[in-house]
Amino acid sequence: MINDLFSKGGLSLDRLRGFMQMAEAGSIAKAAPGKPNRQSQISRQIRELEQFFGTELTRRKGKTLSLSIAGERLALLIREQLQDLEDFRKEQAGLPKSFVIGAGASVIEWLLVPALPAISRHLGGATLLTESHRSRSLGDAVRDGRVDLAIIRQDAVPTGANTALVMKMRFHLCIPRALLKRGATERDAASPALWQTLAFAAGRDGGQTDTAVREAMQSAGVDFRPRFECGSMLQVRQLVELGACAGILPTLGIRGLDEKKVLITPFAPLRDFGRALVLHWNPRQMRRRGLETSDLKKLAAIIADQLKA
Amino acid sequence: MINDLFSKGGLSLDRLRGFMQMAEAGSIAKAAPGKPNRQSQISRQIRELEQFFGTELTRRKGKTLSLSIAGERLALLIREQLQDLEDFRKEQAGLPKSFVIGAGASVIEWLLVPALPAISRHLGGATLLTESHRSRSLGDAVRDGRVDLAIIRQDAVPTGANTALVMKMRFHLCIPRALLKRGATERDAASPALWQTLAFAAGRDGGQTDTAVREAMQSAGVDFRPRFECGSMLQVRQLVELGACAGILPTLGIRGLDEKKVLITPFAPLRDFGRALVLHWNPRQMRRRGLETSDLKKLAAIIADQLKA
DNA sequence: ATTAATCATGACTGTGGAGTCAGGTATCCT
DNA sequence: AGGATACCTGACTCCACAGTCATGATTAAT
Repeated sequence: MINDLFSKGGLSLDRLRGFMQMAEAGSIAKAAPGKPNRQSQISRQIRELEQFFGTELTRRKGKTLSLSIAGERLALLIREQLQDLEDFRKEQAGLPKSFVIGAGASVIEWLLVPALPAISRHLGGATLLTESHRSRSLGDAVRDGRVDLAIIRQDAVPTGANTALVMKMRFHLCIPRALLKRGATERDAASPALWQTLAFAAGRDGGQTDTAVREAMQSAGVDFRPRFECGSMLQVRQLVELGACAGILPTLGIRGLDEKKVLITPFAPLRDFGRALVLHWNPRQMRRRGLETSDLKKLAAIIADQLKA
Repeated sequence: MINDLFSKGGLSLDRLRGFMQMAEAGSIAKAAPGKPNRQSQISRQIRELEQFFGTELTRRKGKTLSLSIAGERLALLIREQLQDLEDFRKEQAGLPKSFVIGAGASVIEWLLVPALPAISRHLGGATLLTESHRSRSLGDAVRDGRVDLAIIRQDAVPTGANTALVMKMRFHLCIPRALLKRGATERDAASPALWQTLAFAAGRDGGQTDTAVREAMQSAGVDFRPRFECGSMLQVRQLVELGACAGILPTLGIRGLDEKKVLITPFAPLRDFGRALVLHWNPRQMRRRGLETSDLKKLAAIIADQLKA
C-alpha cells in the first residue's frame, strides 16, 4: 500500500528535488555553483534518499559523482512528477505552461528565435525557454525530459520516429565581392585554386558541420588554413558580412546576406552532404504534457514557414 | 520552471497524501475514522493545498465534502505519483509489488481466491489485495487507479476494450433432492408449478443478477416469495448445500455441489441471460505499473483455467 | 427542537528536516 | 609535492509543518 511510503521518514519533496538537481547538473558542485552550504545539503539529501530506498542512487566515479541505474530511473520519475505538479499548478492558476526547446546555437539564432512568437501562439501562449546544446547531448536531454522539443539534425536522432521534418540544409560558399576581382562570376568562385588564396573564417567547435567542411576542403586539394577560427557559425557569418573573409555557411546562415556585397554559391564538395533538420520530441513526455503528434507536426510546419517569410 | 513549485511554501508530500486519503475515502471523516485530530489536520492540509494551487479542490455538498473537477485531477495525479514512488521503493528493496484486485463478493470467493496463488506467481510473486465492490463502482475504481484489476460483468464496463474474457456465466436451478419426490428427474424440476411450491433462497442485494432472477420467475408465472433473502449469493449456496431450500446459482456457484444431494439443471427462463465475466484494467495504469496487454490476457487465461481444475 | 454528523478554525507543542558553518578526505592536475 | 576540486561528515540553529486539543459553524436526521 501507498502508506508504506510514509511509515518511515526520510522522504520529502525537498530531498527529491535536491537529488533531481544533482542529476540534471551532472554533479553536486554544478547543481549549486558557488554555494558550498547547499552542496553539503544536497550531498546529505542524496544519502538520506539512499537510506530510504535502500539502494545506491549514485556511484563515485573518480572524484565526481554519477548516477547509478536506479538513480537514473528515480531522477526521470521525479522530473516527471514535479513537472506534472507544476503543470497542474500553472493550469489552475491560469498561467501558461512552459516548454524548453533545445537546438544548436546557430539554429536557435537563425531559425528558432524568429519562430518563437508563432510557436508560443500555437501552444496557447506558452512560455518558451531556449537552450543551446550540442546535437549529441540534445538526444539525451529529450529522452529524459530535460528538454521538451529539439531542433536537431535527423542523423543525430537514434530512431527516425518522433520527428517531423523542418528543412533540408545545404552548404553555401559565401565570398565578399570585395575580395574578388571585379565582375567575378559564380563559375570563378567554384575554383579550389581561388579558395586556397582566400582568407576564410571557419567554425572550430569540433561538430559534424565543422569537420565536414574541413574534410571537404582537404579532398578538394586545398590546404585549408582559416584565418579566423570561431566558436560558432554565428561569428563566421558576421565576419563574412563585414567583408573580412569568406566562409561556408549552412542554408540557414545565408538569409539576409546582401547578394550585392557577397557572392553566394553552392559549395560543390558538400553538395551531397545536405542534412535534414527535424523537430524531435519524446512521445511519452509530450503525451503527459498534453501535446498530440498532430500538434508537433504543426509546430514543425510553423518553424519551416519561418524560412519563407 | 520546476523550481517555481518550491518558491513558495505550502506543498508537501504529507499534504498531498492527506488530500488523497480524503479523495479515496470520499470524505474527511471516513478518511480518518475515530480520529478527530487527524480529521482537523486533513481539513487544514486541504485548505493549504488549495491556497498553494490557488484553486478550490473541494466543494461542499450538503454537510459532506466532495471533490471539484480540479480536485479529481489532482487526486488522480497524486495517486499515480505516490504509487510510482512506492513501486520504485519496493523494486529497489527487492520486495514484490502489490496489486489490488476487485470483484463482487461471490466472484472473489468462488473464482478469484482459488486463482490467487497462480496470479501472484505470474506477477513475479506480487502481493495481492482483494477488494469487494459492486459492479458499478468497480468501473470507476479501475478508471482512477484505486483498483488495478477487476473481474466484472462485461456489460458493466463502459468500453469493450481493456478487457479479456474469463468465462461465460449461466444460471442453474439447484434443488436439494431431499425436497423432491424420490426419483425426480431434470424434467420434473423444470416445471414452474413445482417452483411455486418449493422453498427458495434468493439474493437481495438489488444487483442485476438478483433482479433478473426475480423477473424471470415472475414471467414464468411464479409468485416468487423466497423463504430466505440473503445479502449475498454465498449465503444462498450455503442454504442449498444444507438442503434447506432451492436456489438459482450462477455457474461459478455450483462448483463442488454434490450432484447426489442436489439436482442441478439449467434455469430455462434465463437461458439467454448468460453474461460474460471479463478481466478489466486501466491501460494507462497497467503501463505505468509494468504490465503489458499480453500479461493481462495471460492472467485472464490463468483465472479461466481455475475453473477446469 | 434536539441531537448527531461533518467540517472548519484557532491555539498551541513537538519534531523532522532545511539551512548553515567548519572541517575532513579522496582525487585530479601541474 | 602542492594546490585545487569535489564530495563527505558532524554539529549545530531555525523553521515549516505534523500532531493534538478544544470549540464553533453548518447541515442532516429524529
